[in-house]
Amino acid sequence: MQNTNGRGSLENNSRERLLETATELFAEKGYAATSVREIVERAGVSKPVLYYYFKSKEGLFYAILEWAAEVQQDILNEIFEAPGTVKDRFIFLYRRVQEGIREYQSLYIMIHGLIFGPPQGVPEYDFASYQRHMLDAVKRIYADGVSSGEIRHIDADEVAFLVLALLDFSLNMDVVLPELADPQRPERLLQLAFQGLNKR
Amino acid sequence: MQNTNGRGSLENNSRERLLETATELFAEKGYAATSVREIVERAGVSKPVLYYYFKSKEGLFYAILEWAAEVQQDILNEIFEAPGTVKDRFIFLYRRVQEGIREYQSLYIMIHGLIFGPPQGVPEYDFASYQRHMLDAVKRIYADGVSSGEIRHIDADEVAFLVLALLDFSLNMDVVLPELADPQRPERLLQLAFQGLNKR
DNA sequence: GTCTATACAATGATAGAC
DNA sequence: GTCTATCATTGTATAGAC
Repeated sequence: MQNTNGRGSLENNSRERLLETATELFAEKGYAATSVREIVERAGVSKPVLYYYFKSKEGLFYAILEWAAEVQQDILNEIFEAPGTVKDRFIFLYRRVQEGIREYQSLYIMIHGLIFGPPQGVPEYDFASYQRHMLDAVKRIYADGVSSGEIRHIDADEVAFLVLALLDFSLNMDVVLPELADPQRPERLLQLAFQGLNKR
Repeated sequence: MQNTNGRGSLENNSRERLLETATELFAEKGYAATSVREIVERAGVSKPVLYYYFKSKEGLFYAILEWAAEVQQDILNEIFEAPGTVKDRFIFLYRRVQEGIREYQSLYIMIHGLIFGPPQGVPEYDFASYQRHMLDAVKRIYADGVSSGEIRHIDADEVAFLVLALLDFSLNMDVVLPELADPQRPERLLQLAFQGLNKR
């Protein structure tokens, strides 16, 4: 009993294919610019299949968002358990997030587009929560470091913004200017931020 | 001879109103999700007026992009002429950009959405050029500071990424999480980056 | 330059057979 | 669960009068 999709198990079902295909298209072109016809064509199913599983284009959209929230939670839980100094843990956060993005590339691009791009006639949803969770994670790591006395005591919000800014901007630029893409950049920028730009 | 639009001169013409209205709508909802019907309705003109001045929805879109490129160039030219230390000039850049954004809010949000959001069935255009120009500006200021010996010699690309990351991320978050918005944040983050997070 | 009226393709969604 | 065929609506764009 073999299957043809190259993946491990027998999830050749239409529902999974629709989820993945729609995520790709929403990432590539955006929600409003993607038609259900395109989705079902690329997924190799007919239109009523989509409406059978998800009720509407919006329903499919929400199903993807739920999936994304789960993925983020799993990654953050891993990050919280990582040991080491604050800097070590920030670097682990960077690496783990980058790894997650490689694994769920379309999902990341789609969510990112929804957070920072225009609301494309998209239904109500608290997209900012993804960012809030990231800020909270950084603050939590930083708070641990302050209480253990290993790091300068600065406003936690400020540090969280700085640490996330370096990661987020680097990831953005990897997409916007691929010719400058560099997976090591976030760590180097963090190093720079720890040392400071001033002359010693 | 007075006019009713509150602005200085007699530019009550349909073309200007269409440009501004379309910019607002593209910023609010995105290109694909905005219909020409909505644009002309809010602008208070009829459909053929739009097609008369801009030939198509795309033509209107391109006209807005040209306008945006001019605005950015003007602001950057001002920034290049500002005097002071590198840090002074970075801060002036932050302030001048923030001022520009306040003045052309919809234009900024629209462009930003195009750079970082999904291509919403939008015609070909080198949106990344806006980011490239910003990076170049920061590098130029930094290079001046290095040659005058006032600042640590670090890879210019790295510094440019760091300086822009702080500004860009702060501006993003002002939009995404308005409850945390703070116009002073970019400067404080820059201060932090100059000093470094490490204990002295 | 600006209008009314309309052409015509594409959209999201469904009915009903299998 | 999945199909074919079709619906009502909305989309961009234009013709032709003024």
